[in-house]
Amino acid sequence: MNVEDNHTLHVLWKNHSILRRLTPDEINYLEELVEIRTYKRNEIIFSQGKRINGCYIVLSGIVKQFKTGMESREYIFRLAKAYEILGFRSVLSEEPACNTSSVLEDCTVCYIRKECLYHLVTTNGNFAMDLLQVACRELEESHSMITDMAQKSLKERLAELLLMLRNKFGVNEQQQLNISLSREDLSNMVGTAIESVIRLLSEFKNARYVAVKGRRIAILDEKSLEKIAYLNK
Amino acid sequence: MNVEDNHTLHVLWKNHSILRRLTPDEINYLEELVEIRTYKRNEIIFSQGKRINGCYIVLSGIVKQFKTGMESREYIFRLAKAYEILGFRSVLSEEPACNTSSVLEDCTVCYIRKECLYHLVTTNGNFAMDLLQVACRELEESHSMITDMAQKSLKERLAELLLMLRNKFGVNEQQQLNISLSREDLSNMVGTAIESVIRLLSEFKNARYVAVKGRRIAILDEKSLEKIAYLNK
DNA sequence: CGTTTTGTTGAAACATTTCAAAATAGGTGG
DNA sequence: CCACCTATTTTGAAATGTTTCAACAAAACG
Repeated sequence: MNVEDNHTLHVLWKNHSILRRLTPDEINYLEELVEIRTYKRNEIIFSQGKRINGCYIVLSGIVKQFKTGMESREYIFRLAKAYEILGFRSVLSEEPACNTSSVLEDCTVCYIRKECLYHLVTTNGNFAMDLLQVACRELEESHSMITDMAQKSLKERLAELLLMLRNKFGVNEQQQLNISLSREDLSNMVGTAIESVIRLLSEFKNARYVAVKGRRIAILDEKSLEKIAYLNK
Repeated sequence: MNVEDNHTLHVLWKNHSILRRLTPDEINYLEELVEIRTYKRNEIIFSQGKRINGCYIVLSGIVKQFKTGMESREYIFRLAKAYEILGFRSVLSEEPACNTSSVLEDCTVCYIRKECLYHLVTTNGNFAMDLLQVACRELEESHSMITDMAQKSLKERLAELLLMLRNKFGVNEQQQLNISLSREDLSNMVGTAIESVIRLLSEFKNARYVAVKGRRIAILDEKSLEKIAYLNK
């Protein structure tokens, strides 16, 4: 996973990215046209409402994608890490970006121009199928999220979020999540007020489900969190 | 829009369905393999958790798609009417259906087998692109719905729902919505308790934004509903 | 070091849910 | 067509979960 690699595309190609089923010829074709870009924490990759002319595959770092809703509150619906693709939706639908993508941890991305994406989708059925599957999986996740939002309490959603973070980003030797989020980001992921997240986190802390040291959160009792997140009431 | 038409596929082909960019040859190919099915109110087309071997294009009637969440409460995320496609997601991802589709108003559908869908996606780039766009649009809608759910009050969401129903299904001469939903269905669309929907509906009624006669709801004051749904607080 | 941002706590206000009870509507079979 | 039974809708009152506001503490930043 050496990002400095001169043949970045081949790294993507071999790994679990959307490019994995391209032909060698197509990889060579892309190689010419692709751009590698780097972004620092808090930089914005693209903004809600603005047109974008290409999509991005994350090579390293973490990107947060959010929609700005009422009273300019954010709702974060996704954290993207290496090998995940961003922005293809707005590119394909030819509509302005429907969300903002900003950098949570310094990152490198591979920028693929609109024309390339179009060309690949329309000429390589396998690629089209893979992209469709990505879209379908995201759609399924999204529907689960709405259902959760509609039916679960804040406590259940927060427990679920912590488990998701553990699952996606892993933990270090001290069981601390390998991702650092502000209380505000956490609240914008479960759709609540900052204060509510704080109160619930300290409730979990008192119950010894988690340990909290600033932004480092350790998952101590996964089983109990699962019981809260999935069993219910 | 004569559904009894012997050449149903040609109807779909000419209308705004996903089939509109197929070639004449492909339509002929499909013609052989497609099945027309009819369902009565409350019948289930496919169920969450069960495998499905094909997708469906609605020809007439209304289908509701919902996920069954905790304590077997439904969350209805979509009402599908003529020319809309159902179930392609689970077919393409080869996973069990992640939602249940049941019939709200007697309907006719065109059933397309898995193999056909695959064949079309992988051989016709335009079709793949159109399907991708459908998926992307649904994904975008879904993200907007979560954001609403996370950030809007029940009152705002109910106002928004009423406007959506008006927009999608239209109204008759008396401004009554051309769709009839139980209070329970309404509550399962905005993610709340039945009683809450009832109370808010009668609040809207007292404010003369709507008129309610059983399941027939008339939209009287669209502007005010819009103000509630979109402006806020 | 002071200034700004982020995190924490308490108390009151508010929106929504829950439970219970009653009213109404919708079938079904006699 | 009525009477009955069931499902749906409505209402009230109490309980709950969550938000809001305000004040303060702690951490991060330049």
